[in-house]
Amino acid sequence: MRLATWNVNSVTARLPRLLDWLGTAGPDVLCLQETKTSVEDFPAAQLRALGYESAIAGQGRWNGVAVLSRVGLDDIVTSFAGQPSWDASSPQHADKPQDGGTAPQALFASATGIVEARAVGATCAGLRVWSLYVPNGREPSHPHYAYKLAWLTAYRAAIADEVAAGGAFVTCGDFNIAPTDADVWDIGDFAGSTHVTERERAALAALRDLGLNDVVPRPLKHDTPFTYWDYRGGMFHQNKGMRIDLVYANDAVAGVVRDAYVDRDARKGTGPSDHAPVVVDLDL
DNA sequence: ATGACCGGTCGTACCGGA
Repeated sequence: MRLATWNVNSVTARLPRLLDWLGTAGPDVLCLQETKTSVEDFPAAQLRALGYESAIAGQGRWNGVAVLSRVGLDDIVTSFAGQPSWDASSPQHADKPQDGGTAPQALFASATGIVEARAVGATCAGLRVWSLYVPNGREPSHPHYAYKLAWLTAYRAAIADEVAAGGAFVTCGDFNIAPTDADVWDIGDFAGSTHVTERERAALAALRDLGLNDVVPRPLKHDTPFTYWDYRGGMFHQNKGMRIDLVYANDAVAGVVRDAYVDRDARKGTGPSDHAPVVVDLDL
């Protein structure tokens, strides 16, 4: 089975490249993030023409995730139990002192907030798959950062039983966290920034403690398996990137990884996403 | 390549992205 994850930065803008990539890379299962479209406007028909079914969580202009599969798509869920909500119109509602004893989601309960389209789960040929778009965090002092941490804490609790059950399980997507200093081009440029803080990395470690393994892909060029390069400033050509698109697999999946790589070619040329796909071949 | 972003939107500036 070929599994892949790709933040496409608008499935509408990326549709020609996505369809082309599906034809050449031929993943059996593809997790998408930042589709940036409603469920109604998702290009399910074009994908179906290539043999892919779509499990979609969409909310319009922001976020949006999906799982595409050509090997079956069952038991679809478009959020997880206890998923925190977010109120974009007044994020200050979450700007409260952090209380370790308070349920994280309680900090984000809001009359006007919504559960964002950031997680979709589905079972594909016996493999339980999650596609995640973890909140960015913006700045460590911003309420969005507390939302990010709470979101990850709630997600861990939501999948604990699924992971413990021991069946083939993988959760992948744009985690918006670089697991180690080596996963950014220069840690010296990240003072005071999100994506590299101890608390974000601790949230990743807590996921691994459930029994998940970081499937680190091999780079196709350079010695860094970066998956994201900012559009600005020629960052891609200087290889100033980050590894923030992750594949976290339980032992049943990590033990059968034949190959894993970053398809940096998909970041080249005209009109790319700012992320490259991570491709994992499994002997399942 | 002697420079360097993109997508979406009740849009023609601004927000969000990381």
